[in-house]
Amino acid sequence: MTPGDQHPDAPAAQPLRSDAERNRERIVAAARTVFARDGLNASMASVAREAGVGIATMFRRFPSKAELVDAVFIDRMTAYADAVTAALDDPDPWHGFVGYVETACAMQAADYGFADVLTTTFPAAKALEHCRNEAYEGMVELIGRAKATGRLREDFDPSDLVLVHMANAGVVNATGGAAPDAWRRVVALLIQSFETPTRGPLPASPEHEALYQAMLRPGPPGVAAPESGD
Amino acid sequence: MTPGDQHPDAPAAQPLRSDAERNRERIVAAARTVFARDGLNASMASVAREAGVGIATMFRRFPSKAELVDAVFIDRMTAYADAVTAALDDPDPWHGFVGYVETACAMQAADYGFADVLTTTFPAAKALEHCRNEAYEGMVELIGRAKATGRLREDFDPSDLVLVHMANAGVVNATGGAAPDAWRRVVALLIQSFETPTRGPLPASPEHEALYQAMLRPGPPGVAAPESGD
DNA sequence: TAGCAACCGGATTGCCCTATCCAGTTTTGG
DNA sequence: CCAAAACTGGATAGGGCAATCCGGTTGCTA
Repeated sequence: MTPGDQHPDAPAAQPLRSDAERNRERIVAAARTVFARDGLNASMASVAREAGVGIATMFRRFPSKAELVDAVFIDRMTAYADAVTAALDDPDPWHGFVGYVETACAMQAADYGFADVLTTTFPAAKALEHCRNEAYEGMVELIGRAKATGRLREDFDPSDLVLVHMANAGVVNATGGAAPDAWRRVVALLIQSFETPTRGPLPASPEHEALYQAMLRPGPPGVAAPESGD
Repeated sequence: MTPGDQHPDAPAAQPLRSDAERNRERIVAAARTVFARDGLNASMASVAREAGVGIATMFRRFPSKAELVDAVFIDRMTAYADAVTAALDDPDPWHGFVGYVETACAMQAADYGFADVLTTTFPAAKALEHCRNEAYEGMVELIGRAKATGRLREDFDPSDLVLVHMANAGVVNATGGAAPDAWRRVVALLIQSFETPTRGPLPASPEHEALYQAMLRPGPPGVAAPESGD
């Protein structure tokens, strides 16, 4: 790979041989399907099966699951970031905020894998994390504006959004296909709590560092980052 | 014990040989520890290891995980039911309701296994389900009274409690030991939404049947019931 | 079109889990 | 104290997953 520059999403670098590139795309497409259906717990092997490629091909192209996750969810994360942008464009910040939360949660409900992605952090997935951070910054801005209108409670913290996603993931994972809209009710309840007038104080938000640690959890989604990487 | 009657929790029936009974208790104790730490996903094998008994002994005593879950969590579930009773004794139903929700969620946070139990149903675990149903009935009563005071929103449905537990499980599972109190904030937000005056309508509750199906999910906790049994 | 590097994917290794079998051990009761 | 019944736990079969190895195949380029 040329030591120069390389876009996050441009394959660039060493152009793969045509058949390799074709397989790469088959894998990503298969992973999109499998992750959406089974969550990030899906095994690499099952993705390979779905893609119709050998296991080795899988690992050759994506030595760690984090890299596969990066490739698969970058577009979802982009859509997520776009939702923030759209919310910022709303003349009514509170309305934008509410719409954003609903949209983001709907994305979780529509894709089990993405639900995991939103509550987990993958230091190894560069493009993904970059996109997430961008979205996060927009969110902070959005929250600030919504507070300024006086409709979003003052003690709302950006980290609350993460908590909302965790709670939503819990509902979505538990209800699954059996009650596919149950999450809407919970999210609506949460949103109503976010609106002023505040009914009472809240327990403190978790420390940012603690929450980050929580999002690194190797547990459920089981996507251990490689040793450390660059 | 006379072969006639048998309490749900009395070993009764065919009194086990003393060493067998000892092992049974070791297994239950080990399972309590392991499930609390790892959730219901913990393998039977890991419980056997922790208990220091052979795998065969494990399966002889508890042919299915549901039976083990039944034995292990019956006391937690009893405590859960007691919390409802305590709440019903509160002269202020709304206060009782709030305290109950907080207590129940705290129990989830303190025991990953129980967190799973509260969002999953195990038809094979008789005593457990019996206890759960009892608690549920008390809850319906409690909710009715709380509504009567005018402080609990009219459109609150008993099934919302299940949703609360699912959401809470999501937060607890995601934050784990890293941010052990994060769930409190989410639960506080939900409770504030439950209090009147209502801020707006909510999406409909999931169908009871659908929610039951959701709680049967073979997925996460991975405790498939035996074929059918008695 | 020929040769070579890149690439493919099945086979394999190593680990963990569920579940059953059976030879050896322990408890119990006469 | 002895034998039968109850009980034990290692061994084992059968399945899944992560990850690596290697003989065969394919695309690329001269």
